[in-house]
Amino acid sequence: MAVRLCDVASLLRSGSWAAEPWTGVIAAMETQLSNGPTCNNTAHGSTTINNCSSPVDSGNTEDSKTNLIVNYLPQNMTQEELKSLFGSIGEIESCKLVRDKITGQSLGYGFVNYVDTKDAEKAINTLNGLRLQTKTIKVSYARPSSASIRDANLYVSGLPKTMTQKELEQIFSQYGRIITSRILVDQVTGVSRGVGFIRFDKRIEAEEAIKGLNGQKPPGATEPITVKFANNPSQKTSQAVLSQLYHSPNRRYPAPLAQQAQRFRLDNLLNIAYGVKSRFPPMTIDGMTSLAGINIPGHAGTGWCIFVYNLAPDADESILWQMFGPFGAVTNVKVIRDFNTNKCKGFGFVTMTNYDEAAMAIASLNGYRLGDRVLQVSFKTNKTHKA
DNA sequence: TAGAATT
Repeated sequence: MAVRLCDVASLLRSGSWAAEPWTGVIAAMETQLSNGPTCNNTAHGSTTINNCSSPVDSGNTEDSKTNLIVNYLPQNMTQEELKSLFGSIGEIESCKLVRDKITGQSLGYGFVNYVDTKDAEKAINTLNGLRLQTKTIKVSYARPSSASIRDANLYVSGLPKTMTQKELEQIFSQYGRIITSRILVDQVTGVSRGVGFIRFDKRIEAEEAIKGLNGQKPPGATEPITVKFANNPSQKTSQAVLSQLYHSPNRRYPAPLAQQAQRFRLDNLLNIAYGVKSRFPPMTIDGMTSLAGINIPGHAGTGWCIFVYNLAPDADESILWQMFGPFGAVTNVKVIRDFNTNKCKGFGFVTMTNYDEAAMAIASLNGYRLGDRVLQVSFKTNKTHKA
């Protein structure tokens, strides 16, 4: 049930088009919708073989049962979006996206503290494994913060290419409780690259594992493995950014060009696939809507509002996150409910940040069969609910 | 020989 991510955003980024690039998204989404959250996680240049380490079990009954840590968030996801996503489960006491202190960049993880322990448990059961863009998020109980759990991540190299994640864990588990493990694999072939990571619960456990395993040969292996503390990726990011700011002030804004190229490619794709031209020049949509009085379907000033029709009475926000999240940045979802019965009135709204991603979601999800219903998905018009 | 896991 591997979900090889063929999502549209990553295809746009790579420029490698299939005839129908969104079929991968739909296939992955259907796997998720029918079987619950998945546990595969794809990152730049590497794939996690397995990342399922029973998030409901915090390993300590003394821990807080309301405070969650959320890992593998998309780089561009904001704290507000995090709050919106987890707020769809229940009342949130506090929510924080952790950012690099220097650059302000998201470090890809955050914390959500619920008022009610039941909502925290529901969030784990509902949102752990949710696909958002190229990521599969992990939701688990946060351990009490302390110095003893910091810097407990190990980098392991020289692993036999045949070694599985389970075998890797078996070797290291004698030194303490493993929080996460991963073996990096080649994106194309899926073959192990012979390197991986082991995160222990405690720093001291990691230290003991280095002492016991660095330079040792695993059972049946011909070469010894190297075990050392992993570098901190956030430090690398800071250094890279600062270096770039210092050395090349004229290259500080590379993103818009990439986005422009991406928009043209999407526009071409929609033209090829549907024989339609975008109604608005892709380059100027954002600028146009900043002008007062100009009215573009679906555009609410802070994003693109999408109308989703023919939802079932028991539909909730999580289904909208699951359907639209894989296509790109979603800032808000809302199911419209009857005031008295609290049942869905058959429709809802999704707000997405980027036109391209919203357009691809609509093109892919309009006509999508959800249960025994066929959904109608379009940009919101001004006749209906204001999101 | 390189992941955004403790606010």
